[in-house]
Amino acid sequence: MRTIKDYDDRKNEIIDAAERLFNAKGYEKCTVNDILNEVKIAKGTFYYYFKSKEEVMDAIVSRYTEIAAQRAERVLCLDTSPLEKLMHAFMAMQMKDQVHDDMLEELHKSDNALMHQKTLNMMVLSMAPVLVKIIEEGIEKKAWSCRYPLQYMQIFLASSLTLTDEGIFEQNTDSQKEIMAALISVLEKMLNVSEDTFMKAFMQNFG
Amino acid sequence: MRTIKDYDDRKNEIIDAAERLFNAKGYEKCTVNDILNEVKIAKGTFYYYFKSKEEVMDAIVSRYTEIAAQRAERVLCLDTSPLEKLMHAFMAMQMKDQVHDDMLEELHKSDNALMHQKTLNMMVLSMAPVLVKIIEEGIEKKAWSCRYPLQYMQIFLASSLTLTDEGIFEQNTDSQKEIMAALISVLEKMLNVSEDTFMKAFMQNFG
DNA sequence: TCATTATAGACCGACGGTCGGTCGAGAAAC
DNA sequence: GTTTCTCGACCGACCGTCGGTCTATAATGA
Repeated sequence: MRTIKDYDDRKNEIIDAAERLFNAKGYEKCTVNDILNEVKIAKGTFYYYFKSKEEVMDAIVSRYTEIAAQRAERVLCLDTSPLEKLMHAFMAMQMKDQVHDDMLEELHKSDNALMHQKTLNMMVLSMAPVLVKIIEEGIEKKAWSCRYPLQYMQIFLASSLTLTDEGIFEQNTDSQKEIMAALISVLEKMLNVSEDTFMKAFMQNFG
Repeated sequence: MRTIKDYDDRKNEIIDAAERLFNAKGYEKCTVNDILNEVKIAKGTFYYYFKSKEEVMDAIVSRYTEIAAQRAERVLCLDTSPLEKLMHAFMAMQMKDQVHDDMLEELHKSDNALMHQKTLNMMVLSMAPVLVKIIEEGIEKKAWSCRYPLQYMQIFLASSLTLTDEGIFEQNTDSQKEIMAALISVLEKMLNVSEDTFMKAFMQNFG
């Protein structure tokens, strides 16, 4: 019955299970007991590691955004053009990891609002500074110019994370594409490069 | 003990009380019983009018965004320049009505996530089309031009509503101003008008 | 008088969180 | 080498709260 594990291992075990369950059933619908059953531990053990259910979510969100920021940070040392770095940095945060294993997902909209908000918040806070570094490098190299680097990146991140989140706006593929095109266009304007410069580069790499 | 009221009156009474309480204590922390005490009704009465606590929130959000959209719509018939209409339309949605009567407010961040998300969602859906009309009028009158009217407005709305919401990002007055300036600057770029055109108009009216 | 509508509040089950206590590995004492 | 002690990991019964249900009944009106 009783299995003793290393502190960090056990803690990660709980975080992993919670992440799986939150993604599968939604934060609100997932109970602490669900997590206990998954990890095979008792109530007390759970609350030995976390002081609340919300604290587990915070741990998940932190881990998620830290990984994204680290990946983006690594792009900085790459030996490529600022534009390519920018694109790679954006790719770094698009890790819709979790296997979409369940069809219930559609219904979660209001069961994950808090998680979405926290993720958005952390993502903007941790990614914006990294993006700003890339923007500034591009300015030095005369690739582009930019009046409000930090604020523009915050605006870009906030709007793209919000509008491309299926959990918030249900949109068909076409309107998703239109939003993407508009977002790229806004980025071009923010950096004062001529129209479609980024769009072309984007299509070559991924289109 | 038993007071009978008109159906709509009673329903609005509940919505009003809930709105006050949700703003004061936060949605999660506000219990149905709190609402009952405020309105002086019994559980059964509440559930006679609403099938869930969340449904009351939906009613609040709907009423809120409908009023905002109506106000904005009314701006359309005004006899002013497209730029002024645009500014008035933005003002129309900035109704931070509720008196900030409590100091607990600071803590609510995570107690209102769902409400914020729903409001953002409805706001974008209902305001964007109205703004697009103004944009198109401006295009006709050669005040500006615009490549993706609807998408740009969605981007603008999503980012401004997210970044200026104190509940999500705690920012001091200075960074709030910087964000505002950057948002206005983005709008200028979206509509291809020269730098600071809107900023100047904005400062004249409100600065 | 009878049906419909509105109100009431006791009650329920589920859930997040608490609390007192158990277990066992290893350090310390003898 | 054995006993004692400490301490961190773990357990699960229990509790209070909360959203939601159910049934009774008062008021209305046809």
